[in-house]
Amino acid sequence: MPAKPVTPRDVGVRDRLLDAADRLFYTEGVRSVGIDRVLADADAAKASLYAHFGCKDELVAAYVQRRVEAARSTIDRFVRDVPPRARALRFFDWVVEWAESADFRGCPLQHVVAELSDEKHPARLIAARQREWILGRLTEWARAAEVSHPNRVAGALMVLFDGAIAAAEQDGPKRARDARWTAEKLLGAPRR
Amino acid sequence: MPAKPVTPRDVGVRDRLLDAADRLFYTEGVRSVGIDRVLADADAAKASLYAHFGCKDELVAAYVQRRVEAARSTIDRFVRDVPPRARALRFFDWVVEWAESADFRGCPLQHVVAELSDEKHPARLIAARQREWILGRLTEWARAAEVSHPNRVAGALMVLFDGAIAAAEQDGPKRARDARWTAEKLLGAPRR
DNA sequence: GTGCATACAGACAGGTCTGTCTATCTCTCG
DNA sequence: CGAGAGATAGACAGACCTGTCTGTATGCAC
Repeated sequence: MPAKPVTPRDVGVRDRLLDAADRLFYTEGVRSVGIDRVLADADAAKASLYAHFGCKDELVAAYVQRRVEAARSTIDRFVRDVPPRARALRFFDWVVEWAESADFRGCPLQHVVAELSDEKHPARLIAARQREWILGRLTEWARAAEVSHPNRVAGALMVLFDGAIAAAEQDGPKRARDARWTAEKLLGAPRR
Repeated sequence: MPAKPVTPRDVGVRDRLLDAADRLFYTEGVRSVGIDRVLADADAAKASLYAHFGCKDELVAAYVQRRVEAARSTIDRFVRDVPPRARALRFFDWVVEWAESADFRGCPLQHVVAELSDEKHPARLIAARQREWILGRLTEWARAAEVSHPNRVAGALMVLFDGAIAAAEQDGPKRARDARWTAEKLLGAPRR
C-alpha cells in the first residue's frame, strides 16, 4: 500500500519534496494531501519543508510552477519539428498522447483552480499566466495556419484544449481524440 | 460581510440547509466550506443536518443531485421549442447564457470531481451519471441534425461543453461563445 | 393537557491540519 | 579538530472540522 521512496535520498531535499508533492498533489489534490503525507513520501523533515518553501501554499505554488515549466518546454519541443502552419494540430497530438498516458488524471491547473477558491492564491496566479501563454501559442499557430479568423479560432482551440483534458479525465482518452478531430475541422480544409 | 439569512426560516430546515449548501459549496468549494458555515448560513442546528442527511458527504451528494435535476429540466425546457435538428446548437445558446449569468463560477460537477479524489464518493457517482445523460442528449440531437458521424460529433460536442464551462470560468463568457461558434461549424451550415 | 415529532443551542470528543520549536545527527571546510 | 550549515526526528500549540450527545423549546394530534 504505502507508495514510498520513489525519489532516492541523495537528490537534495528540495527536489525530493517537490517530487513527492507532485505525485501526491496531482493524484489526490492539493487540499486532500497534508504536509505530513508529503514529508513521509519525500522521506524528509518538516523543518526542511518550511526552510525551503515557507508555507504549504508556497509548496503548492512551486508544484504548479514546475508543472507549468515542464509543459511549456514539452509543448514547444513537440511542435518544433513541423512547419508553423501544422503546429496547432500537432499540439492536439500532444494532448492525445498526454490523455493516453498511464498516469493522466486531468489538468493539474484546472484542479488547483477548483480546489483553491481564493483567486489571489500564488498557485492560481501562476495558472492564470499559463493560460495566457497557451492562448498566445494557439493564436500564433492559428495565424500561421492562415485561418480566416485567427483570434476566434484560437479561442475555440483553447476551449477544445480545456474540454479535451476535462472530458478525457472522466470519459477516457477518446475525448482527446474527439477534440483533435474538431480542431482538424477548424484548421483543415477551409482555406477561406 | 457575513452573508446571512437568505432563505426565510419557514421553508423547512431541509431546504434551508440545501440552499445554504448550494450557495457556499458552489462559490467556495465543498471542501473549503465546513458544516458550521452551512449551519450558520441556513440558521439551522447541527442535529437537523445530521437527522436529514446523515453525514457531510451525503449533504454534498444532495447538493449535486439538486443541481443535476435543475440542469436537466432547464436544458430540456430550453431546447423544447426548436425542432430536434436545431437542438444541439440551441443547447450551446443555453451554455452561453449560463456563462454570462452573474453568479456563474464554472461547473459544480467539474469542481466536485476535482475536489473529491475518491471516485466512489456518492456525489461523484451522481456526476458521472449526469455526464451520461448529457452525452445521450447530445447524441440524440446530433442524429436529428443528420450529421455524417453523429457519435463522433456528440463526443466533440461533449468536449465543447466541458471546455466552454471550464474556459469561461477562467477567461469569461466569450469562451462559451467560441464553443458555440465551433459547434455551429460541426453541425453544418444547413440549419433552421 | 399530554405525548410526540421536530427543531434549536451548544458543549464535547476525537481527529487532522499547519506551523513552530528544540534537540540531534552528519558532512564539509578550514 | 572544530565550527557551522543543512538535515532529521518529533513534540507541541492552536486552529478547525466532523459527528455525537444532552437539554430545551415549539407546535400539533388526540
